[in-house]
Amino acid sequence: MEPYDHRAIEAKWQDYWEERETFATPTDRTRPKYYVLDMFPYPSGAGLHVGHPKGYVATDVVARARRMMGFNVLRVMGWDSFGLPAERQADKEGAHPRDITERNIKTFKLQLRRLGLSYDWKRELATSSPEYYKWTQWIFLELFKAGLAFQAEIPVNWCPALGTVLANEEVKDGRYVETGDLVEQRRMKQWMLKITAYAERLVDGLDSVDWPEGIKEMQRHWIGRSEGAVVRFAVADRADSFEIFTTRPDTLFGCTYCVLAPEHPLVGALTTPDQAEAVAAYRAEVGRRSDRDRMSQAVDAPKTGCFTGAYAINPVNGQRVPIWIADYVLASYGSGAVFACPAHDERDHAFARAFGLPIVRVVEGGPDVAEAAYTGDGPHVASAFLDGLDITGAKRAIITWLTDRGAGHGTIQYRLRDWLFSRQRYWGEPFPLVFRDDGTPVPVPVGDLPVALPEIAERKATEDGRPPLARAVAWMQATDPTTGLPAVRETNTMPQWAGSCWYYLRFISPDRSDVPWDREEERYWMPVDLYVGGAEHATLHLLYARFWHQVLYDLGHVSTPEPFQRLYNQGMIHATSYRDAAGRYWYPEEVEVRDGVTVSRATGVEVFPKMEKMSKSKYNVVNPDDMCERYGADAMRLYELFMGPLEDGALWETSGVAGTRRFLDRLWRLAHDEKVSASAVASRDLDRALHQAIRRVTDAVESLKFNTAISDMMVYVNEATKAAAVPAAHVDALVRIVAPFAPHLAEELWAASGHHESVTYAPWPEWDEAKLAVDLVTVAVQVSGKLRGQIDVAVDAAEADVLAAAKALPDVARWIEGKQLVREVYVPGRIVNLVVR
RNA sequence: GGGGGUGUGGCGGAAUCGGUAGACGCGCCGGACUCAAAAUCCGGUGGUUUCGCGACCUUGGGGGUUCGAGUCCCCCCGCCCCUACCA
Repeated sequence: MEPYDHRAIEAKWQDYWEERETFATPTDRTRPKYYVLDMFPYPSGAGLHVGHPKGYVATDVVARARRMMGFNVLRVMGWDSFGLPAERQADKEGAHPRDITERNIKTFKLQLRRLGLSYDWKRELATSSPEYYKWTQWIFLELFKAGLAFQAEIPVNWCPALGTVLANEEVKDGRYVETGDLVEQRRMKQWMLKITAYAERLVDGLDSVDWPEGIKEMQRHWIGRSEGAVVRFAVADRADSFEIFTTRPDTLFGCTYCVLAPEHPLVGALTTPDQAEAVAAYRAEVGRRSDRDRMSQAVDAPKTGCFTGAYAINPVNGQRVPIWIADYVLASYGSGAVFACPAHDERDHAFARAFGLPIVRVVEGGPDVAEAAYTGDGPHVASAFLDGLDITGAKRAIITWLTDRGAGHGTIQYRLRDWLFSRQRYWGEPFPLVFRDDGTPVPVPVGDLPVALPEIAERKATEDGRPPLARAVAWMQATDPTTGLPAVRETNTMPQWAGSCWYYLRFISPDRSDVPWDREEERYWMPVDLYVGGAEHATLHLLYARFWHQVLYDLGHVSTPEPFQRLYNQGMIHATSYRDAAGRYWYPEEVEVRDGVTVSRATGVEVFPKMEKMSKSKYNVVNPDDMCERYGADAMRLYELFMGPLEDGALWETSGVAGTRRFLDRLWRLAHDEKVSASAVASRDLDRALHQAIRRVTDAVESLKFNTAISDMMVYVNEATKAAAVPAAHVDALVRIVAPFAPHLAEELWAASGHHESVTYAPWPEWDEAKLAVDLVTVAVQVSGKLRGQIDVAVDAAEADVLAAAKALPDVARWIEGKQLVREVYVPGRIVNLVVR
């Protein structure tokens, strides 16, 4: 018998698949389809570590098994290749981001190829290619024409040192997280997408998809639908008024003051002269803190604020209440103003306590409202016509009252904000728009797309702070397609989220240059049946993509209301990192354990092991290429899924790969053993082990519980190894269920047993329910709930016989002797419990 | 503060309906092979106690329901992820 040489076998079959185009997407449309999709990666310079392929391996098993089950499978991979890191790397190396991106893609692709993933590489796409972003621009124009893209002057995070705008998540404590450069708020004209118009639909659509409840909940919270009322308060002694939003209009009679956001447009006008100085000082202080910093403060942070000197008239009772400004009221939510009812709102309560404002109870219940806000239900008091009603009744009554008098109305408010869609960077999609002299944006005709990214010498913002594309002076000069007059191009680019919003559609017909996707093919393949990726995309990518999809659906471009029918999040892989007291990280091979203490091998200084996310900077990454080299891609694939449930995080242990490798070695030996023959007859136990494994693996294709399915295959191989004879048909079925997990080895064994076609399209084995059945079962015998023995009985044995046999066991008789039997329980095939007193 | 998740041997994890807790793998221990080691193969492996048969304990902690609880109910504790004054 030849030894199992994983290097030769894996290289051989990877070449075979590539030459024969084994994984080309089938073209006949008579069979059922299965579209299984990985969240495509950003091709970073660091390459893959073993954490990345966990999801890819899982989807590969599903894809390969589904092919064998007779499905047409769409299994594809691409690159989310626009984005800032490539741009920064390019500046560092004096190269072009395109070249950096191409280089990184090449590395990623080689690493993925070594894992034997069954992608149809002819459908590969990259969001940064003009053939692709032509259609990203086209979708933007569809949004623009539908009135869902608009421009607004809004504050952005401007980093003067880098000459660029930064995303919110890149700024912390007023500094750029990577370099520590100061970031300031600057107002700039930005493109926005009206995602808020789809807020309701985005919430409702969640009910129709098969996603983890946690992710749905995160999206619901992000969208933040809340029902309430808008109420107009007049400013006393002035012609002005302002609107407030509240979810508790029933507590309006408990209003003792109002609060405007410091940025509220009315603040300047209504502040009285004697308060002007204090208000200006407070607003300046708040302005120094970014919105994000304000938000990141804990709820229990001390409340700050300032009285404006002005008063508002409470429309329900005509009372004059002071108007304050405070940063606990956010300008960007609702109308940027609230009425305060400190008796029944915790935030208002804290504020009232801090500034000595009155607290008036209007709902009965709870302890003294001078001590704490009461937010529970109860009969209303001191509320005129609301007295005696509960919250629901009072809300209904007050909204009717307000509506009748034109003082307010019921409404629904969303936390979701419109999507800031422009970036002042180079490496992104240019906007397909030109501006007339008067600033009117005009779409570039579809026939002229794509608007290609121009070449510029320096990819920095201009001296006067315009985006890098403003340096492409000639490129900027365009003509207005409607009038023929000169016009200038938009110099912002789209955010990285744009390309990933629709890539799953482009995979359907990536080669078509006349349409973004073929309509008939789209109807066949959509929706994505299984979408696997990290939970970190719960709110941004997955919400943006759903929004675009719903717009495309409304415009009649796609056939399904939701893009991703089933979503699954794979857990993150962690590894042990070692850090000394000074905070320096050490490589695992630099440390050792001496007398129970982990120390640096070289210096003897103590280091502290910790389980952390795999990261280059933490010196704890494990490279998949090393695993493929030492143990083989098949062993590595198995280990990735055997570690534990797919959705859980897990600690990487390279010794575990050695374990799955030993399993493959045993399988290899078994398949080559001469005890395997066409005439061999399997024992019932061996038969059952095989059919159990078939069943579990088949179920796992749906449930994604691969860890237990792999364990059942191990059980079979262990038993078959011990068996005297093994039928060839067993090995034949075994190889087929192993094939999705360890495809290279399976191909080799499949060929060795006389098959001339790839195992890829071999029929999936079926389990036989009869073979799973047992005729003799072991029944546990308990006395008063304690295990005292066990008996083997026929599955269909009569209860009386089983109980008699149980009582006859010496170890059981011992415990019931001299006692009174008060109850006898027999659960067929499982347990006997003899209760004594 | 809010939302979601989770807690089982030395470690990763099994346990379909409330029915023998610890499958499978890692690690460890013993044996075979070897001049020796590595690799490989075979066997053992929750804890305490016992020469042994066995007994007792054991699913984060405490209560409860039940003939029977890792699983159901109540209270408490720990850890992880997300979120952050959204009126």
